[in-house]
Amino acid sequence: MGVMPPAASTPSSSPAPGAAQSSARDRVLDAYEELLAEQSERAATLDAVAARAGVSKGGLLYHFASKEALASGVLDRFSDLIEDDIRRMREAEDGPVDYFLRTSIPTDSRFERAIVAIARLAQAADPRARDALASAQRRWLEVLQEAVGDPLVARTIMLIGDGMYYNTALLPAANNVLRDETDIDDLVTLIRRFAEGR
Amino acid sequence: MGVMPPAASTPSSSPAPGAAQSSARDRVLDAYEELLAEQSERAATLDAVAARAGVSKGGLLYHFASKEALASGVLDRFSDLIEDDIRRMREAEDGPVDYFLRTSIPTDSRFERAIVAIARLAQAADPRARDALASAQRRWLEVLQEAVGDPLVARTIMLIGDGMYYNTALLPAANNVLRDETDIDDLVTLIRRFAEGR
DNA sequence: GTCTATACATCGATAGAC
DNA sequence: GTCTATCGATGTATAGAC
Repeated sequence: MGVMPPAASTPSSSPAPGAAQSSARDRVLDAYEELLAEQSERAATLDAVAARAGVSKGGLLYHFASKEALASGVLDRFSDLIEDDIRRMREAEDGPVDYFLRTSIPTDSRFERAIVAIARLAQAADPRARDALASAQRRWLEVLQEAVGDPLVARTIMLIGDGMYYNTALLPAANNVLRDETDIDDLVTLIRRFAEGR
Repeated sequence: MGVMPPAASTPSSSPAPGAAQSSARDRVLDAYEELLAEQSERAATLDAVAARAGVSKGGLLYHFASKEALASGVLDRFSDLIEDDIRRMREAEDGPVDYFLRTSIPTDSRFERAIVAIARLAQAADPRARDALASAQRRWLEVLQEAVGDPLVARTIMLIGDGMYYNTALLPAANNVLRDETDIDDLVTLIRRFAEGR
């Protein structure tokens, strides 16, 4: 078979024990995700991604043979991230609801960047991106339901989280419905009372 | 000034009293909106829009000199629709909260189609589309706040509505968090109790 | 007001040198 | 594994006939 590009379906292939700086492959994936999340699906051209990753277009295409392969790359990384998040949600000190709401607020985490990037792909009618979002939502909903009991309350909390992401992805940053830490504290208190009082 | 295309900034120019069938200009706008909402921003090319509207590309470009003008067209129509919606929300028999939640659920209305279309433009990094969404949100929030009193409760209801639209726009239809009429009835009851019990 | 033909830019992807 | 050069397709927009 000779020399082949690393299979696109190899997620979490962490850098070799000694290698400090990230591989070109990872830098390309990061660049693509950043351009998607910070700008738009249209802005994330092969040229732009290559430039941001510091490689040539040919270099990029060695690692990812097509744009579809590039999308597969971010989707694969996402399935790892979502597993981590579900685990953390389950083990969260103040419970899954608290964790879910607090992590739905705009931040600059890798996780959020990945979600926004995938939301852009979903808007661009990529069926795999839509499925990935739908699947993540099912996972969250499951844990929420275990935590609060009532399915309708769980779904309502889910919608609130969805709303926050929607705002992050679509609106100018200054226009978020919830802004600061205090808002979240209050919201969490409100929802908790709401979840219990039913 | 001679023959000029009708100004793009002339919204609600309803069809002349006798004209039953819609003008080419309106059909083009509808086609663009439909392709945006039903497919994607990328799918809404001039060729595709012209074909769906039943005109040639040249014919389309007579009415809208550029893609930007096309976007202006749907944004202008949207400002009319949002005014109508706010008015209806204020006068709704069962109150603004009930109205807001029920109209946030996926339907096939012209209004929803416009919102999803503009959400697609916003995702494509069109600043005017983002502003239009942010502005609509402010209007809704204002009315919600008058209705429920508590600003945090109002914002929470807003987020629930946002979540519903996010699901409509991004997810495969079968995966909506809320599905049928019963869900909405229950949700409305739940939120009402929630809004009062604070 | 609507059409055809075409110019021009850009994007994804291939070929092949190093 | 990374580069340059280039091809082919597609998208926006213009020019000009009818």
